[in-house]
Amino acid sequence: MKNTSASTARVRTRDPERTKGQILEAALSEFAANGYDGARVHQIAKNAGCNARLIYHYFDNKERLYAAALRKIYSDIREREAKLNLDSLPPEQAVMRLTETTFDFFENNTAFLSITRSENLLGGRFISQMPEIQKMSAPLLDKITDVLKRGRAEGVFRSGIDALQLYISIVALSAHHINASHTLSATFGRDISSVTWRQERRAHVVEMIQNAVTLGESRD
Amino acid sequence: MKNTSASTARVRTRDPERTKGQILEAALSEFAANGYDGARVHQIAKNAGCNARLIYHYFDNKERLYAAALRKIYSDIREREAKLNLDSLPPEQAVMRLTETTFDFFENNTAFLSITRSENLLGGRFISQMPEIQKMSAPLLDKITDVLKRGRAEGVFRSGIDALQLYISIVALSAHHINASHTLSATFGRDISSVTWRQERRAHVVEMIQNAVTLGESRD
DNA sequence: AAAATAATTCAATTTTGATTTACTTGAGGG
DNA sequence: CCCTCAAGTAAATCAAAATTGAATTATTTT
Repeated sequence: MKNTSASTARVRTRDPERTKGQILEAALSEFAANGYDGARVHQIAKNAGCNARLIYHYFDNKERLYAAALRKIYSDIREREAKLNLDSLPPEQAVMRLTETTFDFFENNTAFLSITRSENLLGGRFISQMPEIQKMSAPLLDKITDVLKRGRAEGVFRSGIDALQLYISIVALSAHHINASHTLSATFGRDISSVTWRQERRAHVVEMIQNAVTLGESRD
Repeated sequence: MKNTSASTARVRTRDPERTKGQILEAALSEFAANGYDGARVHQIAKNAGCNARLIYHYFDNKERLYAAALRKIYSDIREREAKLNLDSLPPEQAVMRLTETTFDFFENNTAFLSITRSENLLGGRFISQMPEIQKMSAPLLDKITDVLKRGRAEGVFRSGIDALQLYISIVALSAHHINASHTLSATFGRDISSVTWRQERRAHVVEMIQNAVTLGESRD
């Protein structure tokens, strides 16, 4: 039901910040669920509980609304990664933690993958105009580079591992079964989204990353 | 009135098969480039060098045309995999070959990833109605299972590796940087599509899969 | 408390894109 | 040769969706 379901339901107290926030939230899930072209401005308005005209009032047009949503998901994920404090962990644990956190993040924040998928379909039209995103992401790569260096110095990691390659692999292994859950399920006749399958996947991914990074286990 | 006989009257010799094929080709690249919602029927017609009306003549509507394109890319990839003959190779080589072939396939057949991406965005609406695709894919999984079993028997592979997990990992590692090339490039400020980066990626992926499958190298 | 400003609504308008109608033309069988 | 049918074309239709105009209220300012 609506907020004030009685006949006097109309008294929408004015609150631009809240409205703006609600629009962005609604936009996020609409774009995530349907992609840019599939998203409907009116549906976003409906889910935000406001009039479609307001979207234009606050965000000018569909494109800028989408850009705002895109910016938001990136600031969300980088913020979360910043909290990881990889520096303070021993290298092996740091890598494990990054892997597990990334895996869990994608599982719990489906909007991120959905929207980046949409953005890639658009050929990166919007993200390529947002230099701030690259600025947000540089620190992460530095941290990973550092962890790898430490691990190598301690003699527990293989040499010659590139930080970007590793991070992309972590993301790839954690994301692909979500990105492609429908085609994979249909192709192999198994329910890729089931909880137990996902748990198995998690273990498999963590193990793979560990094997990729550490020296062979029977090594001293 | 509508007789265009002026200037260069187009003498399009009639050939239904060719026309149909051209439409499907054009549809494939239009859907790949823009996704289902982003694709334009008129653009497909234009690229096929025919009138838009013919698309309806041969394929009824946009949805069925898309379904035809989807079916085609899957039959293409399975056909290629069938040629691999994994059975006749020693286990380690079989896995390597599958990995390399998959990696190269995605790089050279961008339509596959683009269209499955689109299909996943649609929530698998079309692929879930195509049982034939699952039937095409079962043999591959059996073959991988067999390779893993042989490797374990020969004492070169780890135990407890699931064929589906492994295949999904191979695909994930080979596909993600292509699927997400635009967002990754923008995020990390590196050209993910450059030839040299892709070569490095290939080596990294092959090594990762090898480490995942074989026992630690310093093991006897 | 009136004026100014910003938020919000309702109802167009405009655009776009899939689909259809109505027609023309080529090719093959009788 | 002509008749028929499928192949092909041009242009209209129709519906969905984005966007906007103009009026209406709430909030803030003076």
